[in-house]
Amino acid sequence: MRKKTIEDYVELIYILQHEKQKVHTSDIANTFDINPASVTEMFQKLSKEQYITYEKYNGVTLTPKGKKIAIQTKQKHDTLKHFLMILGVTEAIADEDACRIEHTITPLTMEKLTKFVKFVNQTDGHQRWLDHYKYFDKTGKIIRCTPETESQCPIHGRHHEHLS
Amino acid sequence: MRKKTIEDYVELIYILQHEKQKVHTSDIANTFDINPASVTEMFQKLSKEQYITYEKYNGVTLTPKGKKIAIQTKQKHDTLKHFLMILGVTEAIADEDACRIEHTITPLTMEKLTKFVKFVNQTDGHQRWLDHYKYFDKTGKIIRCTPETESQCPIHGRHHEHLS
DNA sequence: AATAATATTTAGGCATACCTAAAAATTAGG
DNA sequence: CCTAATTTTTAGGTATGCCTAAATATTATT
Repeated sequence: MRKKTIEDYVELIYILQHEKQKVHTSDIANTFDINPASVTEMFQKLSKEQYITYEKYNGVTLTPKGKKIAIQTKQKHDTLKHFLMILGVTEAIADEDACRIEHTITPLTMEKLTKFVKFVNQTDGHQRWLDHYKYFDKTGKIIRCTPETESQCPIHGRHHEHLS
Repeated sequence: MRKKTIEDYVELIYILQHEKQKVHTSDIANTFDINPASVTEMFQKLSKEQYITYEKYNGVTLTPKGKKIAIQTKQKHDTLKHFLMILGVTEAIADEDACRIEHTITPLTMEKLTKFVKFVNQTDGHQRWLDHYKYFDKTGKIIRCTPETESQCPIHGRHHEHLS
C-alpha cells in the first residue's frame, strides 16, 4: 500500500478521536494495516513536529496545529469523494482515490473542484445535463436536447412537467 | 519537488524521443531539474527493468514495454489536463496537477473522467450548463434557467438563436 | 499480588529517489 | 591530435516510511 503522510495520520487521528478521546498505536496500525512499530515512530515524529501530544504507552491527542491540518484534509477528502461520486465512481473507490489525490492537488484545482461540487449541489434536480452525462456513461450515446426538442428527449421527455 | 516515478521518466523520454532519437542524461536532468547523477541511477534501474535500452555515455531509447507505458501515461496526462481546464484551472497548473494525479488514480476513476471529457467535447457548443458553471465560477451566483425561462437568462437569453 | 497475555517501544535493517564530490569518458578547439 | 571543457558515471551519503525481532510496559486473570 501507499506510504502514509503526516496528513493521513493526522486525519485518521482526528476521525478516531470522536470515538476514543485518546488514540492508540494499535488503532492506527489496524486501520492502516501497518506494523505498530511504524506507528510509534510516526507518533514520535508527529509529536516532535507539534501535530500531536504523545505520552508513551498512553495514546495521542491532536494539538491545535494538528487539528487544523486534520480538518483541512478531511474537508478536501470529502469534497473529492463527493466529486468523484457525481461522476459515477463507486463510493469505495471514490474514497480510495480521494485519499490519494487530497495530498497532491494544488489549491487552485481544489478550489475549482469545490466549486463544481457546489454548483451541482445547488442546482440539484435541475441539471438535465447531469442526467445526460449519466446516460452517456451508461450507454455511450450522446443525446442532445435543446429547449425546443426536449419534449422528445428519451431521458427527459416523459418527466418534463415535474422537472421544470 | 515531487519524486519522479518510473512513469514520469518513461513519459518524458517518450516526448523527448520525437526530437532527439537518443535521449541523454542531461535532457532529463534539465527538464526535471535534478542532478544528472540521479538520472544515471534511474537509467540503470529502468534498463534493468527493461523499460529502456541504455548504453553508457550514449543515451537511451524506449523498449516496446517502455513505450507502451509512456503512451498510456501520456494519454492519462492529457485527459486529466483537459479535464481540469474544462473546470477552469489554468493550463500551467492543470499540467502540474495532471502530472501528479496520473500516477495515483485508479482505472475506474480515470475511466469516468475520460467519459466526462468526451461528453463535454462531443456536446461542444451545446452545454448551456457549462456556461452556467463558468458563470458561477466567476461570480458565485447560481442562475437557473429552465426551457421556459431561458430567454430571460442573463447568460443565454440574448444569444438564444444561435445556441439552439 | 504474581503471572500470563497483550500492547507498545526500541534497535537494527531495507528500498527509494534524491544529493555531492570526485573520477572517467566524450566532445570541441586550437 | 592533444588538451580543455563538458558530460556522464561512480561512490558514498541522506531522509522517509516501512519492516522484524526483541525488550519493556501495561492490563487482565486467578
